[in-house]
Amino acid sequence: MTQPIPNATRNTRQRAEVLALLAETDGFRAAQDLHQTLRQRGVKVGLTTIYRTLQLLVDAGEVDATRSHAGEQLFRRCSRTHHHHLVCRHCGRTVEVRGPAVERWADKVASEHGFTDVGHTVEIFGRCPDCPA
Amino acid sequence: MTQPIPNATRNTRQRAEVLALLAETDGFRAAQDLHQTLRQRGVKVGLTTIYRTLQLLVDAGEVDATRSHAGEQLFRRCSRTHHHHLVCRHCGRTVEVRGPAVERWADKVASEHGFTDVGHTVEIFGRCPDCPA
DNA sequence: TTATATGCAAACGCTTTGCAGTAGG
DNA sequence: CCTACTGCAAAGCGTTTGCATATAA
Repeated sequence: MTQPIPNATRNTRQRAEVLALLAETDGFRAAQDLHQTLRQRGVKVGLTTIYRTLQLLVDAGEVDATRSHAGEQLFRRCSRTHHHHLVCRHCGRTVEVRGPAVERWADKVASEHGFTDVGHTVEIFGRCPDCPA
Repeated sequence: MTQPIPNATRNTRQRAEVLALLAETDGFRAAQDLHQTLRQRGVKVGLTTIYRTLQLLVDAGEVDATRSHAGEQLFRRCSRTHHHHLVCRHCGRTVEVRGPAVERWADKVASEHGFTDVGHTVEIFGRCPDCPA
């Protein structure tokens, strides 16, 4: 199974489900998305509980959170190999890109300022070749 | 004065005001923030109009948009020297950082994929020195 | 047993939309 | 004059909160 949530005083079925689902996934996922997936699998978990569990995980540093372009909050388990996105401003097309240089730069900048437990998000946007001006 | 909005068919007082305010500012600003500033200056512009004008500017490629950690949409005039943020996950403290290396990397990655009119956002997060685990 | 977790429903904050009135060209 | 723009009010959408109920320990 998965690890219990560090700060949790009780380990419930619902929390285990959320944690297990996050463990399956590499990238960022929206809370509502996680909820829907669990429902589809017949797992009964309230949306509220998912939000609360995710918040707990973020506070515990187990999960990183960002915002999607559309405004949803996105969550991902920490310490996964991750990628960034190159997004077309016009058609929304998305390309996954990797950048070891940025990862290193981010860690360096953060530690220069005394920050620890460092994560980062990068998004590059522009006009893709299929969307002429 | 400022340039008219490229796609606009009419140039109104309200649009000029929004554009002028954006021109004054270097960083990202929330729509509501722009609205409040204009109201404080005695300029009468509806919040709706601000949102619609900003959307127009984004479509025209005059303005870049991101999301704040809190979920607000943030806007900034393009082609400004800009910085990125190093944010403490716990207390919210923010440090402005600059990274020529990232700027170059982003442009390179984008052009390798045929993207033009490239912009990017970067956010580094972690635990700041004043927030011990 | 009892404090914590759950889940519904209602509240919230930001953003978008419908529509009648206003004004640029 | 005519169509685009404005702005209010209301709807939309993701997220959070209040509160009664269920449950882990």
